[in-house]
Amino acid sequence: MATLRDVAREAGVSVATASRAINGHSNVTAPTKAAVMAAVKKLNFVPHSGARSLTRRKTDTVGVILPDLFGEFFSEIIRGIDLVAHESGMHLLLGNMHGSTHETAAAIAAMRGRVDGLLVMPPDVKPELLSGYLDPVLPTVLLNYDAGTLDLPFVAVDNYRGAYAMTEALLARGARQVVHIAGPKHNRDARDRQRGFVDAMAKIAKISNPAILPGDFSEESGAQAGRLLVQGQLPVDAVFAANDQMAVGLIAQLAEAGKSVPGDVMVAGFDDIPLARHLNPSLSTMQVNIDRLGSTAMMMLLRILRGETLGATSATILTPTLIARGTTGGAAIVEVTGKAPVLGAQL
Amino acid sequence: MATLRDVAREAGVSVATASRAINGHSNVTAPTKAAVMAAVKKLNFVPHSGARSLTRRKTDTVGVILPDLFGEFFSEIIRGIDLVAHESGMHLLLGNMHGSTHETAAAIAAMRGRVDGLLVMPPDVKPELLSGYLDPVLPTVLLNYDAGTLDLPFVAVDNYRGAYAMTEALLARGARQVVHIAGPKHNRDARDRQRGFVDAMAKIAKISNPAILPGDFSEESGAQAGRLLVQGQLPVDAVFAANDQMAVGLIAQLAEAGKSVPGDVMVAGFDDIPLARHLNPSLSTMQVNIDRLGSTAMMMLLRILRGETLGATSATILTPTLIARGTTGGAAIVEVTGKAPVLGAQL
DNA sequence: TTTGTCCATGTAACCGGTTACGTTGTGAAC
DNA sequence: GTTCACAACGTAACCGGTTACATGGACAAA
Repeated sequence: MATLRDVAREAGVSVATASRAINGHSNVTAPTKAAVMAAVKKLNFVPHSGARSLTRRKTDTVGVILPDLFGEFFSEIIRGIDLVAHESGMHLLLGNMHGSTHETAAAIAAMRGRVDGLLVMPPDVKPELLSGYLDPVLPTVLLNYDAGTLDLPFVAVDNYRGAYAMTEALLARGARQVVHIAGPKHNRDARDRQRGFVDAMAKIAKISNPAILPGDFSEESGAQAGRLLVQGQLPVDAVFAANDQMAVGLIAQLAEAGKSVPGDVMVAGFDDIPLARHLNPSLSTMQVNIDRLGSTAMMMLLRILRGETLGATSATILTPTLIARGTTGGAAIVEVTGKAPVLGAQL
Repeated sequence: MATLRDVAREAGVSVATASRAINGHSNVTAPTKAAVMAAVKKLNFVPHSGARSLTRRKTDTVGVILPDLFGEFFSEIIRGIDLVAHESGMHLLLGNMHGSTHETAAAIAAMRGRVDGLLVMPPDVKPELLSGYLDPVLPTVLLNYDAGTLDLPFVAVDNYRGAYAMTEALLARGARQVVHIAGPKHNRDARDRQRGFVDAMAKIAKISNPAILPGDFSEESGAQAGRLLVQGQLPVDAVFAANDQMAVGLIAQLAEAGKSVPGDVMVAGFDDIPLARHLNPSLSTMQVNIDRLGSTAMMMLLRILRGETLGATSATILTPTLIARGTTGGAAIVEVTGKAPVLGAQL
């Protein structure tokens, strides 16, 4: 591995001049700079990032800590982040907290000293704990997490309003016995969605104790709710699942029991996973622009790293869009327009 | 930020002793070690990774360079890699070559000096070019890329054999006029799958010039092929699409034209994307364990980094599994068993 | 007591960049 | 011709760890 001294010797200059030439400082004559660059090319020199980060006191790297995400979410968030990071010459160091709170602390600790800033998405971690894990000196932006009392910048999806809107839409279509399939108990998204549902039911339909079935975001938990519903104990004319996965499991069970969707019961989900528009009937849902979640957060982090103050934008909230499809009677046929972007080559 | 000298001062020892204590060297007495550790905790000390990598000449980081992948593939590969990397205390630095060959070179160059090894998946890059980009000193394992003449270790999916097997299955079910929808021209996976199809048609059905329609792995290109086929110019009783996405687009077009699947025409795909089993009828396809692709490659890289020689395992080939479903008459109804693992919390 | 061994610990020289500061040389101003 | 300003470049001191080598003390063997 060639070092800067090698380059300097090759070009017949001092290390200082070589360094200045390489970093594009102004006080280097054109011929000297050319000589240095030639040496760089000849020796195939690449500056040692560790040595650089020692003196510059920055690493040009941001840490990204995500939980175990379902396929689409993971790749879309990364894509959004990478898009912005790439433009600014930043690198992405990946960390995964595999669900557990303990792992989160470990992942964050492992990043220290390796990154200039952090993007963290801690869906299941309590705010009090989180602030203990985070390094106050390290600029951090939270993904999909309303910091609340912590005054950390974040970008989040308005789950509450999304759920409220979806419930409102179901009621507008004539549903009265709307059942909600909830997500994991300690998941913030799930809780916010449930709150939105409950509030909408109370305010719009004046129903104060709507039926809520337990779930965990998995397809199977949706199917379980479905099996329970087809027994007919619980009056129901619409189901709002806290995410699309559960809606999928639910619909399959309803179909098996001979229930018609949306005829007997309307169904709605949340997230707009790719599968949603391919179901038959297609699934009504709330669409979230996941990549924007990532890119927005990354842009915020970059601004912090540049020393800017975020002000009001330090809390950015993305509003999901209602997509009315077949399962709420919106459209009878599977969409095939290929509206979802095709993301290039695959395996 | 506390440095090692701060820790040493706090603990009343020299930097050398502090360093040894922290790194668990044997020649440090228990009380001294305890004192150092106390200081570490008190000052909240984290070793500067850059400084460390300078002397140790390693970064404990591996670079992962992937193309723009479709959601599932991306996250599953990363998951597989991360699983193994995490166990060995390795970090993952992400790089993306956004399709272009030029970006690939840039991504690889950007990694130099920051990583101990590289995992690269270059589906569209020619071998000759690739070897020029790669640093011969930097241990590299290729993902899903048969290095061929280059003697680089790799782990790949046996696209050829997979396609052969699928074609064979279609023929076994009585198909004769099998049409292939190809993937992108310069994509190796696509080319191998096409070869497998052509060879199977020649050897088994003695058909030497089977019909091949162009495609680019996108749903829309599958739909286009579908529109062409329903015009009836081309005799067809089965279609083998080079990936599931195209099969999805195709099926939608066939359905719109009133063609019955598998009655009028059987359909098969490749990849087993999550959507495949949810279609109605469900899509027959070749299943690839994407996460194993990642974990296997990472394990190979770790072995190289440990100085082991790979020998015969330096070329690992994963064979895909045939999944017969509804579109080839295998099963009439959508599967709902939730066999696909649920990957934890989502947005 | 002396000598030698061994172990815990300290000193200082690295690793490979960056940059403050010093040196040199040129041209302009006097 | 002298002085000064300024630009180009070199020297060396950092950054924060690691580790070869040196030191010193304890203990055993002589």
